[in-house]
Amino acid sequence: MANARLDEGDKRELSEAEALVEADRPRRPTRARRKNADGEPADNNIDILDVAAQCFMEMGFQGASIDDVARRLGATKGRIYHYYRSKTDLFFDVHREGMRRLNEAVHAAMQTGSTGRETLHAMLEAHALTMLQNIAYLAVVVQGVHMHRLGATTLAQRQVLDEIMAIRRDFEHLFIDVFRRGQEDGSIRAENASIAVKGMLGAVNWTAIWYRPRSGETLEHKQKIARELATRQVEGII
Amino acid sequence: MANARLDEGDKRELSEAEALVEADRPRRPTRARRKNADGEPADNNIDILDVAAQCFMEMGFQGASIDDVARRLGATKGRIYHYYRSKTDLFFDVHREGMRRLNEAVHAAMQTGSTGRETLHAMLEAHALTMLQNIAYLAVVVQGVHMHRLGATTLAQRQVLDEIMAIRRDFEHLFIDVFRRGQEDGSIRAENASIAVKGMLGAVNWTAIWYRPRSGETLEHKQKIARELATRQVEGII
DNA sequence: CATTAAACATACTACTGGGTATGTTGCAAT
DNA sequence: ATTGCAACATACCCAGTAGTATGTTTAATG
Repeated sequence: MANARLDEGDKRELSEAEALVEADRPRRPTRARRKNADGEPADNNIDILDVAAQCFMEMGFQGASIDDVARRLGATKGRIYHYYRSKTDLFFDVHREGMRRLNEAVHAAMQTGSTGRETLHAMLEAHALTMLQNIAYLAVVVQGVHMHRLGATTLAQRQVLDEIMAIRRDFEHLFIDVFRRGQEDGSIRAENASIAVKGMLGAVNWTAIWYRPRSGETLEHKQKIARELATRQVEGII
Repeated sequence: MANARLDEGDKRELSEAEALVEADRPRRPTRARRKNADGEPADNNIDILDVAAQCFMEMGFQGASIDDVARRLGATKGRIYHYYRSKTDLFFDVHREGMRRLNEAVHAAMQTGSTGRETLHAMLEAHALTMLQNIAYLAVVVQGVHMHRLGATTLAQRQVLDEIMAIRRDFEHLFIDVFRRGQEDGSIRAENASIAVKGMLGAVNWTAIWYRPRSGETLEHKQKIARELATRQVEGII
């Protein structure tokens, strides 16, 4: 959860001493000060992340302004810039949190199943369900993927973007590896793991476009959609 | 190809006479004046559309500026605003052209195949190939779909957006109908046509995210990818 | 109780980008 | 040849926006 250093290499140079101070004083406090009577962590930042995810999903990175996010928080820019050095920083932190949840769910599913096909099925279903349960965060993740070729980013941000894309590649390789395992144990007959996986992930990721939770939607309903999507990708429509 | 009227209902009211004049004088001339020696139509607007599609694909609707598009054209804003009343107008015209090409290809594929499954397979493959061949236009189409909930549009634009979404819904129903036909003739066993189709279209549309043509890429290679994607969606990976 | 720093809010700056108002040029019909 | 209009280019306006500099309040700490 450490705040990644974006926008480094600015015009303003940091002396070595300043850099050390910067390193020792975390930009985001480890513990919240306010309203700790009930013992809850009261993590103030999750509010910002949630609202930011919502705004970025609805209006896109360029379309959503910092003021938009602040307004929805019932606050002003000051609050956001107290925790994040830039809009890009905020966006990527949402992205990172989304990828974290996704990785968590998929890794758990990787432990299940015996054949490669069964494991892959479980991973797809977990992926889909996580999408439906965290649609705002994952919509931002999808945007971030699309953002890859956004040449107009500053040099320092590009480093972070590459890190994100590396995580993304690793994630995709999780599926490809299990796919190959399925080819070897005979549970998967299809060839060309790369394209097959891209198609399957596309079918699941596409939920970021069309799915919006109905009010009062039950978990069972989401599970049903996730199961249906995963099953179709494995078994086809025959 | 007629330029849809966006931004109507402005503060400036049109008298009835003015409205008639507006209707008689096409905003985009039916024929180009310049360099017609060789008899070619020399449609100046296709240049603008092509470049705009490229810019919107790379930087997104909000990210790409009119000046960006103009710069790539080796021109200035003036040229673009001579043909399009607003940035939104330009975007939707790219979108419309993309959907037109897509519809054309899919409708042609609908005439082939005997069983519902075979027809659906052909439609998916045609869809995928069209994506790969017109990635810029279709990336804009994908963006447009995502744009649906972009609450911040003016009232008049919303009307056009609804028109676009209606076309989109019709397009999706093409696949759902053929899917149901396949269920009836026994060539398709899967249930829940709606979710199944959303998954299949997702797998194909996702190419807008990951696919970028390699230089010197052959048509055969694109066909191979399209065929692979379509086959996987029909037969699964078993 | 004084000090200190976190956690914001306020006010401001500089700049971008959509849109417009107004030229300028060249072809074409009269 | 003159007029008229399409097809642009130039120059400008202004609203919005990322980012900053500077207050102000509150809570923990010595």
